[in-house]
Amino acid sequence: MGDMTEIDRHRRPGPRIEEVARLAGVSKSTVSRVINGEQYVSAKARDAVHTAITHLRYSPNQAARSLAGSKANALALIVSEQGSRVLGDPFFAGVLRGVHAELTGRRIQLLLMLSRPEDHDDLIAYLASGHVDGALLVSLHGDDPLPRRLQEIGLPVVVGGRPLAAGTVPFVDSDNFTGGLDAVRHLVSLGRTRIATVAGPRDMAAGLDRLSGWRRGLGEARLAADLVAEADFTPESGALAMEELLRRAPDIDAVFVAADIIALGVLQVLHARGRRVPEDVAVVGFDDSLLASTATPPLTTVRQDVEQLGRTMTWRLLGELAGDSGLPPSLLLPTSLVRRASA
Amino acid sequence: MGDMTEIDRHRRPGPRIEEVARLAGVSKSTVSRVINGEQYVSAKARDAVHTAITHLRYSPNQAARSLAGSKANALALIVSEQGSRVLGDPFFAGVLRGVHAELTGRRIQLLLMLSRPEDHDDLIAYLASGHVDGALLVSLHGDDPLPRRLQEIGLPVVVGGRPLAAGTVPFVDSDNFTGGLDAVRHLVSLGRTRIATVAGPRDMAAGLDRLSGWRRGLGEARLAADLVAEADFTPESGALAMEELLRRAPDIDAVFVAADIIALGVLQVLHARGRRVPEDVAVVGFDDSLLASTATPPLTTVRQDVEQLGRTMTWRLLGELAGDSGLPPSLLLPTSLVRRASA
DNA sequence: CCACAATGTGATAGCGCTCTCACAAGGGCG
DNA sequence: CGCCCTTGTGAGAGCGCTATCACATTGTGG
Repeated sequence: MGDMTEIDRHRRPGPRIEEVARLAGVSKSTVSRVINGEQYVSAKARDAVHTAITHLRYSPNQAARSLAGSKANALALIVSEQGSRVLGDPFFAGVLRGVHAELTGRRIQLLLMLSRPEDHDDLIAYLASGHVDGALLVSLHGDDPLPRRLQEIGLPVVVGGRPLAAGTVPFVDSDNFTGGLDAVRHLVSLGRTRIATVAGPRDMAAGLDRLSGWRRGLGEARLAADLVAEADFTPESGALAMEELLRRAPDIDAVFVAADIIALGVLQVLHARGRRVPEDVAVVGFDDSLLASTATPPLTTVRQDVEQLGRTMTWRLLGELAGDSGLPPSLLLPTSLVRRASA
Repeated sequence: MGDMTEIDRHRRPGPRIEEVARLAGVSKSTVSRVINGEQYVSAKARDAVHTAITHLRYSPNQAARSLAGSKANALALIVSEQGSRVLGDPFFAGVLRGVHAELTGRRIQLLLMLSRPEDHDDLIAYLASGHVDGALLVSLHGDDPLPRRLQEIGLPVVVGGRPLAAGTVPFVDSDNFTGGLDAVRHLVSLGRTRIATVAGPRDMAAGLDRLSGWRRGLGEARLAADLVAEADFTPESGALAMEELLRRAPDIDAVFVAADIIALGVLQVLHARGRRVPEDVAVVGFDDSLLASTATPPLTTVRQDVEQLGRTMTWRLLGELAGDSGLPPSLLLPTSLVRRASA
């Protein structure tokens, strides 16, 4: 916190729209039209303006644009921070990259906002004042009311990862269910019959959906779906979960793990207990993060394209802002199995 | 890229400053003074305004503030993206968290901007127009001219991590030299005499400084500083480097590795070659990232506080913006050795 | 050949603030 | 007791754009 440090400066940023207009021999209006890509501008005028702009290195003042246009030309990327380790997550990094890629070339800024649940009120007050045109939410836990509250204040929102709270909030997610299903089908095709899972936390849909996929896969193969242990996104908890599974069922011959990072702990325990991977126990992870290829042995895993997730979220949000109708309320992105040594 | 999607909306964000003034029974001017924490406001007026603000849930329009005040109330966090894996880096995550923590409570927004060298011109044009009041730069490589160019356009800048290009750009960095030195001192105190290093890439000061620290440590102990191999920030390159070191000097009994993630590959090779860690070869990493504690064996490593780095960068930048004199041009943050099993 | 649309352009009124200025009301000092 | 300085307050002029309107200039069908 600390005291309110005041930013205090008197800069005279480059040229104004006025000067561009003068140099191009047109009016401010026409320059504005060119900048905003409106129709009804002659090719001649457009060229003149463009030339003037590059000549003067003109860049329109966003504050003025926002004020006059009553739109912010900015999106918020809101990270619901709890464990605060979200940011270091490759998931987040990928999403961020995707969002950025989709924003490149449009004059839309990305405001990064971290918010713990106890700060939600401040956040909402801020966003309610029209400082951004829309919000992208990631790493929601449990049934966080934030997306719904943002919708209530009329702010377009897209959530990354299916929110647990059923509702009408548009979201984009990887097809975690099918991913889990494919993982199990693969294990079954390998002849495994005692297939456990280390599931993700129950307060995130990704965990639940992957678990459901696993269940379905076992059902298809008429195998018992009784071996479930839970872990959060750390190797340590993965190790604990694997210990528990081995205790409950020493005859395990395969494990579907809900995340690569959890699988790291699983592999560790398997190694320590003298189980060979994949000979004795096959392991399939999820994410296809960097960890997967560098694990020992390299991890067979379900790949999700997180960058695409970010792009799609942004696309969906921009579509809504542009007034497109017929946008799918929510989207599921395909996953694919990446075969490596562990299964 | 794609076409310019236009954000188009007509929202009527809550109350204006006018209404606050009316409710508080004062003028706009006074409300503005209260909001900006200026002096010469009576306690009575101040209270009335605060009451009105909370009552109306008023949040000032940033665009208007920026426009009228000729300051943006925003900082840019610029990530010089090359491998584009920076974002997933726990280093970046920590810095981001620190920056955010330092910004909390001030009305200053954080704009996230990724920029590849070929986009620098656009970036500079944008920033030159006064859209932000200052910039934080991270993950600079080589002698990237970006910081200097930003300085030239009059934008206050603080760089995270010492830039290679010697110059007058203020930076904040961990004391990588002392970190490396401490690592070697520790290895020496363990009785190791054949101490190699897997250095970081030569285009980043962090790599060079840690290497220098290693050299100094060996010098102090009158040991030969001949065993240097280089790696970038991947386990694979670490593995390669370790292979090379073992080939050149099979009698190695210790390695200082410039980053935990590189050490992962080093450990892998050591294991594969039948060297026990730490019995045969002691290993010290750098960063104290999550990887360090979950490695096998858990990694002794030099901890750097990246969150503090982010806070300090922001503090330094805000200080400059506030016109503080006597700010240190640059700062080095202390590192500390974290002892675990590997050395 | 004229009515009327489609196209192209400029003038200008704000957008919601901050900042400067003017001014009123005390308080200390010679 | 008049003077200035400090403290407190309000009126109003922009900040640099976009949006709206008015108007000129084509094209087009009856």
